[in-house]
Amino acid sequence: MEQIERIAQLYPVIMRVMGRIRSVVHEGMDLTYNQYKMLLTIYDKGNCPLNLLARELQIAMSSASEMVDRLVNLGFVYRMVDEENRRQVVIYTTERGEELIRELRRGIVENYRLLLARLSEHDRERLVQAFETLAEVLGKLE
Amino acid sequence: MEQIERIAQLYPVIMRVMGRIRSVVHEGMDLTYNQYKMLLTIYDKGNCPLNLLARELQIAMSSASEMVDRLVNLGFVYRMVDEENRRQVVIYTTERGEELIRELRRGIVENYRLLLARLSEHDRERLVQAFETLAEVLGKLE
DNA sequence: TCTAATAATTAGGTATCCGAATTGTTTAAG
DNA sequence: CTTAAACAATTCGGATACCTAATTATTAGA
Repeated sequence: MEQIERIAQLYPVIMRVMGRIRSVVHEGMDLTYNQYKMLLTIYDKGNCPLNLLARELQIAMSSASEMVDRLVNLGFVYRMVDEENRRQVVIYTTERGEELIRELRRGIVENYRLLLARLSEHDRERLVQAFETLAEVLGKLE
Repeated sequence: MEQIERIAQLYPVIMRVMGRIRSVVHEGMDLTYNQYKMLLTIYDKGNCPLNLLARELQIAMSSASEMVDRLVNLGFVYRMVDEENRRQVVIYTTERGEELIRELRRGIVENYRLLLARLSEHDRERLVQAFETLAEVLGKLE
């Protein structure tokens, strides 16, 4: 089988299992995976105008704005007009949002632990290696 | 960094790039990625009742039924009541659906080729290896 | 100064997803 | 042999997520 065809063939297989992992690991969370990613991005940036947030998450600014609405309604982030450039709106995590991040992080790592306990130590090590390689190689495509 | 934490950390990184790949590779297609996956599953099974389809795609039967509606409207699949068990509805690809699959497959492989041309041969080989490992190891979790 | 560009939001639309309720069909218990 | 339970699919109501185009507000530059 040719290299490229093999990759085209394996892509959906991997996406399937990755999706499965997501649903197991994030199960019972108060946020969807996308909301979690957004909250985390806002937290990590510390000072995140909406346009940067949208670029970071690779979605249209209108989508980002909608998602921020939901996070605001949930009480995990708030908007502030940037006084340096009043066109910009900067998003910040609230105290509750940061608490949630800490809590979810613990839960997620714990769920990974439980899930991956079903693999041998050898397989877990291969998994980490494969993840590292993917992140490195695919990162070059960005 | 501990193994599990490393995996938890790399997961979103990989999902991000995998999502990027999807949007590049499937760009300009007449079907969404999910519709493509569904069409392919129906084709591969050959004889696919709705409940099997839903299980295969890991979605609720009501979601699968809706998606089938759209594919029916697009003219790529059709429903038939199973005469052996009239509760079941079996989904089949139409001739047009099968033509589309062939066409999209060619386009997708071609897009992968263009995309991955930006990597060195060595990196492409590492990518295939990492994909193979992931598919194998994560497959054990299903 | 006033037009361009920029940033965000709103409006309108689609796809995807779910659980619960409903409809039709089959199976199994009495 | 009838009827209740189980099963398969669909419909319904509701939510998230996503887009493009249009709109509003602000700022920068000719």
